[in-house]
Amino acid sequence: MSNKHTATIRDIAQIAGVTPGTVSRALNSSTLVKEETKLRILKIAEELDYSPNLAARRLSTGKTFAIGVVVPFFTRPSVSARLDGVVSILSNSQYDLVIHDIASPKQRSIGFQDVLRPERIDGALIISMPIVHEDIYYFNNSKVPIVFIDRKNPDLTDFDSIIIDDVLGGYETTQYLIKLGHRKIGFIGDITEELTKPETDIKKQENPFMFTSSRDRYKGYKKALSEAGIPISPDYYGEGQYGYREARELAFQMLRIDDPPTAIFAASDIQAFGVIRAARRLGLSIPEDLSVIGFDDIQAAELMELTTTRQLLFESGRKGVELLLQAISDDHKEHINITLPTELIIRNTTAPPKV
Amino acid sequence: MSNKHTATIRDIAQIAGVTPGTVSRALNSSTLVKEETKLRILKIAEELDYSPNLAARRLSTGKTFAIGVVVPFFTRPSVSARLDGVVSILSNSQYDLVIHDIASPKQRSIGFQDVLRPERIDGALIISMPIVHEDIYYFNNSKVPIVFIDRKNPDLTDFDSIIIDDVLGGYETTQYLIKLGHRKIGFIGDITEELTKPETDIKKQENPFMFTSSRDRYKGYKKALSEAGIPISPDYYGEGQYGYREARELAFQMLRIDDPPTAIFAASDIQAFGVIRAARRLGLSIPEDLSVIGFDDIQAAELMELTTTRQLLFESGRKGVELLLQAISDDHKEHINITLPTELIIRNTTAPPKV
DNA sequence: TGACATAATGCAAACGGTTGTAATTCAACC
DNA sequence: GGTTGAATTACAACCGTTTGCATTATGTCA
Repeated sequence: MSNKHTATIRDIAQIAGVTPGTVSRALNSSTLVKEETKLRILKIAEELDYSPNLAARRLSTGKTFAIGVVVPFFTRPSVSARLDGVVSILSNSQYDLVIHDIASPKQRSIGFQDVLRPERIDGALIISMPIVHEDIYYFNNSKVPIVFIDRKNPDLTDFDSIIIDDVLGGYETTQYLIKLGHRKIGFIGDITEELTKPETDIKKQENPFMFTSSRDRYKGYKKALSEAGIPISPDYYGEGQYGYREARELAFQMLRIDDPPTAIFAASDIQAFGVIRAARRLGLSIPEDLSVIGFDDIQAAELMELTTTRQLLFESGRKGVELLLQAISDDHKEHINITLPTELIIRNTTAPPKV
Repeated sequence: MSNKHTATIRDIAQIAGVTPGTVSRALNSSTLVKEETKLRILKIAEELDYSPNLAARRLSTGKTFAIGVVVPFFTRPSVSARLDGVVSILSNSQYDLVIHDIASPKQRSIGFQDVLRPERIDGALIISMPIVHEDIYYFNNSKVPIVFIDRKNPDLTDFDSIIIDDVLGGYETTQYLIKLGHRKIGFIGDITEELTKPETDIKKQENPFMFTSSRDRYKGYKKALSEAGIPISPDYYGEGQYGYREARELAFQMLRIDDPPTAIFAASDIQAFGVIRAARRLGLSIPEDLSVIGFDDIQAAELMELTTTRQLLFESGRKGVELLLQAISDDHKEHINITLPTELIIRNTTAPPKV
């Protein structure tokens, strides 16, 4: 039923009575080949169930027809929603999507320099990755175009990127709670990740902060409070590792102080879920006793009926990869930074405070 | 700072004063090269920041060093949890992971024959894909090894696969509800997907059912009820498209009949969330008025405190890719079907029925 | 010390495409 | 009918590795 080896361009050439070069041109719909022979070749290719050997084409053209996507844990719903947008575009293109999950610090150190190579990919999409100073060296020296989605470092404006205005988002989210009548508003966010890399201690000094979205959202929070004349209390601030459980414990503590907040703004939906859990454990009902608001609007937010500030996750992936494909074809052009809008989605975890 | 082109094996050879062949052997830690020269070559390679050109290596060896993963919507939490397991293994190997999202029927028709090619991948992992009869033709003719994770079709025992015993899972899940004292137990599951492919109507006749996990879990449900002497009522059965909203509507209807169930077994966690939502909307409190139990134990299940039957999603990905790597190296061997265990996880959405 | 086994390296073909350039065909025109 | 230029096609090098085989260097033993 099947031949020993898959058909090559030479097999087709022999049958068609032409040379491999002509077959190649015919297959790539070059105008340099007569319509008649092109059809003949195409027909033979079809019959032979021919499909071009990617490795050979890659070697020959110097293009890889692959784009690399670097993500941290892609089980995070926000990350996988972004990936979904990337896939939606890429599955209709000739590009392969190769995934690199750089989660552990060990992978990370060899990660970027290993991935950003023209022998491997034509372009890279870096999604929601915390970036340390020494990474930037590799980015600057990258031979392939890079697009950042949810860029975590303000120093990287030299690259294309898709971001949101986290400060504004945090500001508007907090404003909504204030408008509801809350004045005791807690904030629970995630800490700057400390990647332990002893050999770069010095470099780290230059860039001591790895800016996270959480931090920016907190800035917006403070701005909103200030404008409303509400003092900012350290008692109403909780910071820990990213995650459901961590946020739960932080909220648990915050809700047990003497004068607990009547509303909590969590830096992400996942963390908001932790807050909800803690509140329930303390017998508080939501939203009557405590308003909770998140950020992202991941799928589960709808399930939990969580009020949250939506960001266009899917869209960010779509736009990001479009930018990248463009950067791959155009040689030189200006770098583009697209800021996607956010939107408040009101569900059932927020209400005016009890009087 | 950087050379015009990335260093090749020839550059190294020239500097080291040897031939490319020797460099190749040195780099691949062949024993055929003297320790001394090997070290010298390695050092030069390091200095030149050499990294092998994958395309060339692929063309030369005939191996692609890539494995293809075919998934439907990978935003589904259960799918992405499985993928996570795959990645955990692959990121420590020399294999690239290329993702193919075959969701729409259009992509599907060209999908498998396009993907399962030795020029593209060394092996394929097919995860949670509904399979129609005509797909099987491509699987049987595949030149690359295939491993199914969460295989959806009983005809595919000729391939390696990682599955769970859905009948048993459904059985035990239902048994738990019975043990709690429930006798009015509803089931909400998802329907056999109808892939509209007019040209294959005839073939479809031969295999009219596309078996889904949901169906098997329902079998287990029926078995448990029968053994307990509980009659099976069509009023307590709901079937619709997979999804949160669909399940919510089904549950909404089921809970409004004259003698509604006191417990509902949903075929997946996502669907269980829909049931919970419907119950809340009807003013029923959980678990007092209604017990709800799911299946899968996705991350959100913990957040929702959902009682559910856990399957080892991450593990399925891990084991699946291990099987595949093995199949790629061993030429011939028996096909392996691994059945992973399930486990009841009791949280807060189940309780004895009110008396 | 010469013969011989063995270790180390060189040589060159192959993998399957692409593409610049040369060669051929063909039609049109004078 | 020969000339010319455009349209086709052939030719051959090249992309960067790997690998079987030939060759040379090294060491062993009688």
